[in-house]
Amino acid sequence: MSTPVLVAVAWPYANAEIHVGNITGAYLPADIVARYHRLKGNRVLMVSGTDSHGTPVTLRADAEGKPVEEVYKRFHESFLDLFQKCGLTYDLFTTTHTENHFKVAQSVFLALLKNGYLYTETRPQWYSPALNRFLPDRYIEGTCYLCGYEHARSDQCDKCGNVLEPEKLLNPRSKVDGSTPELRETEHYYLDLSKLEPEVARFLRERQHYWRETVSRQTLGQIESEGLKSRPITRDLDWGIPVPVQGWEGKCLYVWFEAVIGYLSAPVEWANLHGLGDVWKDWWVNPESRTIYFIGKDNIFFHAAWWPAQLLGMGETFMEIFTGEKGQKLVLPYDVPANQFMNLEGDKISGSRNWAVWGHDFLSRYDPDPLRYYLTVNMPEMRDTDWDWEDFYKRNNDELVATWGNLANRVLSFAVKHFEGKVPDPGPLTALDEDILRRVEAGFESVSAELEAVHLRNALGTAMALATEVNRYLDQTAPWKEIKTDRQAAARAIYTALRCIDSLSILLSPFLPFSSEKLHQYFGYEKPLFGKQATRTVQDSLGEHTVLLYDPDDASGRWEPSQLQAGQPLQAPQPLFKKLDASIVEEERARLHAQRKS
RNA sequence: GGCGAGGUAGCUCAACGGUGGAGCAGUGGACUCAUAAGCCAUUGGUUGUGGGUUCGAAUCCCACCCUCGCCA
Repeated sequence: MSTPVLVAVAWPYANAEIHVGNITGAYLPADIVARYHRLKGNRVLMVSGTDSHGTPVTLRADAEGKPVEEVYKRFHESFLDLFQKCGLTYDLFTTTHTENHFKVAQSVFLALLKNGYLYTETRPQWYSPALNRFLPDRYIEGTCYLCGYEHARSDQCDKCGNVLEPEKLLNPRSKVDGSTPELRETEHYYLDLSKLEPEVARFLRERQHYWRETVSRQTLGQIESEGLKSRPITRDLDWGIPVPVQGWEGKCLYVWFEAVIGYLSAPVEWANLHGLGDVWKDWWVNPESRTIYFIGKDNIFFHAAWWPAQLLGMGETFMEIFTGEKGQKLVLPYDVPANQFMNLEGDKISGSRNWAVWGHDFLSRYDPDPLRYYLTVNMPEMRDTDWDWEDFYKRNNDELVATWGNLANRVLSFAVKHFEGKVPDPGPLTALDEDILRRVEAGFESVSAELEAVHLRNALGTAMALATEVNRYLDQTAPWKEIKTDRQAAARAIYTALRCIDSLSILLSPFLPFSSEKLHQYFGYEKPLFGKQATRTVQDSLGEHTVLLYDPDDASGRWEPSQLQAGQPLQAPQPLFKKLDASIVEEERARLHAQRKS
């Protein structure tokens, strides 16, 4: 039974590079789950893209004196490169700056408008004559009219904690260039979230029993105490998606409203790029489909309340507008397994202070699988965790290398050396052999259960515990002793251990795809476990953009126990992982402190 | 300020009303196929603080302290 699984991954914003906290927060868990479901034979679509619009990108472009397209594309290209190096197998990683996304987002807007969930309101907004544009409240500071604090944000004072009315701020100035802004009246569309509140609350309660408490309790708690309040969904900006209403030129859809629609537009683009027409409906209209959203805790309210509200508000109208079909609703989120945050050496990760382990920088010195291993065993699933170089070094050497890498290496080396480079013929198996095979093969159930629940640290821990059991089995059967007196007993033990390792390689492959792929080759299999990643440049009316794609054609991996046959030729193995020198701990810490800005 | 999450062995976590557990690190031992890895044994905790409920509390209640996120 093949289930459609939409793996919806947070869209990185185009004004910062990606660090290990971003990877463990959303991108890596998404990839692990996607790879697992592919091995299970489910129809996986993993999508995301660069969130390219909004004020921060335009201000950055202003500061650099460059076209805004150039700025977003620079980050976008960097993301594409990093994701390939990490083995993050997006079926499509695109951007919000595409003709397709514009069309889908505008259709969502029109569906909500038609269904009566949008209204307009005119309010004063800060305008910078110097920059010739409106500025969001957080870019304006001034003196608090309540406590006199001189560096209050226009919407809130950090000193006295009060929420401020922006137009009452004293001595306002732009945080961008220090110039004095003025208030101008401007009209915007608002999404009437209060109307949708009962439905959103029901949606959350229905899923509360299996969602993470950190997600459902926070969202429901907030709604119950303060209610869902309306939010503006348009902005005075020229970089973004135009509001599809006559007379609204010069205004764009607000990024909070528009970027999440990427989860819907990306499958549409994916289907178009593959010439598959409306097959995207398998994930978006089919009620059997599971849509799982991988995000960090800062994004919980967006994905657990506002995005469901948008989907509920659209009802069947989106499909009527977008494809002309009636009676078809989009599916609501199945799960939002948001992660907490990862800190770094005891301090909060901060891009602006350059206190971060950056993805590209890490991979210039280390391999991707040790990164994936450490980020998984230390994933902030329930609470914040800490990246600690000492811990990284130990877990690499004492767990990844010692328990798993060494197991594969010792058994394969022994087989190559003593059994002519082939899987030995075991003859009849003993109860001990059957027992270890059964235990490892039970992993296809137990690891599965943890993965389905998105308990990834437990899933990896369960698989690693099986590697320890195989090490124990080897100690009991001691083929290095038997080979001297009872060749058949040694053959039996090595065959059994090889079959266990072959199974473990599958169980670990969602977490450690690069080394499992290598191991798969050492076992003499011709086809790879997973497919290939590739980029492609796409033209549309907005220009061109590069996308990352996943080609599953050669993938042969199956979430099933090894069927290893005696006589299969083996390759002489190389160690799967590098043992690290203790000196890296101090080197990396010194590097961090040297790059840090105050 | 409001809404939430978390504070358990040196480290990372599990127990969510019934004698505080696991992995890693540490210590001791036998082995040698393997990246001096693996295996066996073992040290280690007034469960953030102070109260309360209970025959019994890490677990429930109250107050406080600390960390973190969200508040459109």
